[in-house]
Amino acid sequence: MIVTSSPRREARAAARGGAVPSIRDVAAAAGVSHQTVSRVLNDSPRVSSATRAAVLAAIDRLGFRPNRAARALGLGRAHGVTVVMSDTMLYGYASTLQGIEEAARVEGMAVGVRVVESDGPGDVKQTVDYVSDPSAGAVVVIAFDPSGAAVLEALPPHVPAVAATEPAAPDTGRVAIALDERGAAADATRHLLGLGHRTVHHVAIPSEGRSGGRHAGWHDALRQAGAPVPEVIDCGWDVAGAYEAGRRLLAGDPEVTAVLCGNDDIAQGVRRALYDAGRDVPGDVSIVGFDDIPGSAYWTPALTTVRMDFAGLGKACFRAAVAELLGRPQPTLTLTPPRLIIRESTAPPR
Amino acid sequence: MIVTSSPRREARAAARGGAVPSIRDVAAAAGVSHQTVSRVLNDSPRVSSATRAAVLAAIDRLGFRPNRAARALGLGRAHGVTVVMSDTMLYGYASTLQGIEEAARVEGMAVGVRVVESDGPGDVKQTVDYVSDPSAGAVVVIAFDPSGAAVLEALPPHVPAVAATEPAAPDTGRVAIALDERGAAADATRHLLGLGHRTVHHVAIPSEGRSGGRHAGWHDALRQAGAPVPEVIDCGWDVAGAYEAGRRLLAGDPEVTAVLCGNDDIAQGVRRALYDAGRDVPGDVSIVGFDDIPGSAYWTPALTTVRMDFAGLGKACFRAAVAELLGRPQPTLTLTPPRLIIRESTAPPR
DNA sequence: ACGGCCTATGTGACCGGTCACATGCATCCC
DNA sequence: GGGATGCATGTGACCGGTCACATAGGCCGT
Repeated sequence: MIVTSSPRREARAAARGGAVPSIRDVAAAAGVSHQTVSRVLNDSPRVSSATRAAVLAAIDRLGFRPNRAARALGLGRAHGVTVVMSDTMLYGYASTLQGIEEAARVEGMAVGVRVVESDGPGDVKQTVDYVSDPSAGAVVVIAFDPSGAAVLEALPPHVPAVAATEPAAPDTGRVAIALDERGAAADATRHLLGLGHRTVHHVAIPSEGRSGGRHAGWHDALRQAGAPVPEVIDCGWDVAGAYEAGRRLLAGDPEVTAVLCGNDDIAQGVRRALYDAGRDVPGDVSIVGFDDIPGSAYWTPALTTVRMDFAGLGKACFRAAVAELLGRPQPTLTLTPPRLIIRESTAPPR
Repeated sequence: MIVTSSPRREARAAARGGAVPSIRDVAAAAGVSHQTVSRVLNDSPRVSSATRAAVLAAIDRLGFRPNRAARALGLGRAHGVTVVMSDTMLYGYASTLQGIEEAARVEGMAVGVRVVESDGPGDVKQTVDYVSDPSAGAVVVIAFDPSGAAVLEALPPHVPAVAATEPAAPDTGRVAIALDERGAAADATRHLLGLGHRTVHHVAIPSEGRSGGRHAGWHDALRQAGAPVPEVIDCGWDVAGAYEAGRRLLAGDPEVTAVLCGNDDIAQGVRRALYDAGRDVPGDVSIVGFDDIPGSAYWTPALTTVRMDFAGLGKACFRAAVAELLGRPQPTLTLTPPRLIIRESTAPPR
């Protein structure tokens, strides 16, 4: 391991010594002014092709890379994106982040990450402060849950931001992009009803307001079919909580034959609770998950679930965020709609 | 003292939709110079407590937040961390990122993410360019795999960086932090041998060099016990590949009774392959995973696996990266060692 | 031929912090 | 008492980009 005595000094010295060339070094090498180099960097049309070629050659020769911090400072705001999310591990969040990162990387833009703890409201304020800094660039709030929504609401109007939300999220005056979870949940519920189940229970993830997304779609389908609407079982994000929820579900209604789970992790916990209670899936109880996490096709039984294009959502959010950042009109987006993937965990009731 | 503020700047600030105060505004409000404000911000001891209080009051009153881009520009390098990783979804990577982010957030530092595609070497160069920019701050390379290692090697010496690696990664002259995967794999293998299995097969993830980490520990334990060393089955990161690997495993040696899987996702695929071949787990075949991903305790059967403290690894990497960034001596770290969690997927052979 | 206009390019200020150095004043030691 | 020392603080340059505005030609119309 090597510990340098003063990297700060070195960075400066290196910059002065020419190891890290600046726009002015390039200008000198190309025999033009620094402003012309800046124009070339920004694809300004007001540069003759001969000059442009000379500048590009100098850039290449010196190995020049524009300094993002200086750019952000001069521009007033960074040309990048910061993602605000309450969790980096959950599939939906991680997957959306992946989509954003990939789209940003293609454009050569920086991506920052900021987690907002769902616990205290104090963290919401800190997060808002954090992304209010111009070097955060545009902000994408993954607002699948209350703390994300709180950040979105508390964000000063002058911060360019968009949200990946639930379909029924309250209007904050921001661009909000959502997958059709409601329709997908209705599809999944109809699939179960169509198999002959009298009704479908629902174990809900915390993200859901009572009126939005997965919960609403489930409710829609039951009402539309005239099926009884059982009480919703709430649980947290973790599988342990889902296991407990599964036990509560069985305790509350031993007659249960079909369950729509808020996501695949929930399905995993519920499935184990059913197993421990001696119920076969799908023989005794059918379960449907949500998200199609990797591996759900290899469970025993393989999980019937709803495939969600979170990566596509992330990509769309990135584009929208950049449009906000640059003050351009919002692009028209096409999202891959969620799709029910029928596998082994659903069957007609016994 | 008189502080003149340029009308243009005011216009800009107004256009931006809210007066964003700068260090000079704070200075004027507190009746001190901008440099004194800077000293307060950086906890310089050379400020009298009365002045400090006045400045802090002004900061609070104006709602001042230092501009990270300006700071990075003046300092020569950003006071933040960029994480380079080849995947954001895999548990080990995502978990390490989470640890880094949390530690950074506590310190109020920015976190950036950069994915390096494992496909082409072109992306390695682009990634190196990206993090060479001073505004990337310090770099943490999650080098669990070849492309991460390639980035680490290609990184110019003047970029402050540390690596989260495999234990046996080649020395790059950088600070490298690793969990004891080798010892843990040996423990897991011994657990299986101790149950009475004649030998243990291994389905390996791509990350592993033949001489490092999980593979090496498995090999150690087999040799030490004088057990035969079966051929390693290689597979990719995804569960589908693991399923295929499981089938190959069975085809190659129908007598298999114990399998150490490269990680829990692999275990999932292998378990399904065993299931489809009519083998009971753990009745016919015992399997051990690696990582203890959330939910593995709720599989059927619950998975015996090795719990890895990736979040702790991330935290340690963050601290080491900051030490590199500031030119401070490396802190001494204590990592939670991996631990074998025995659950239902392992049992004595029939 | 000359003013007007457009294009290509240059000049200097500016963004908001930090750095290096200067200054004012109190303390201290011989 | 005077110079050396130390502390609290101020001044101006600087980081590397961008912005606003100036300027030098070329082409045009009258």
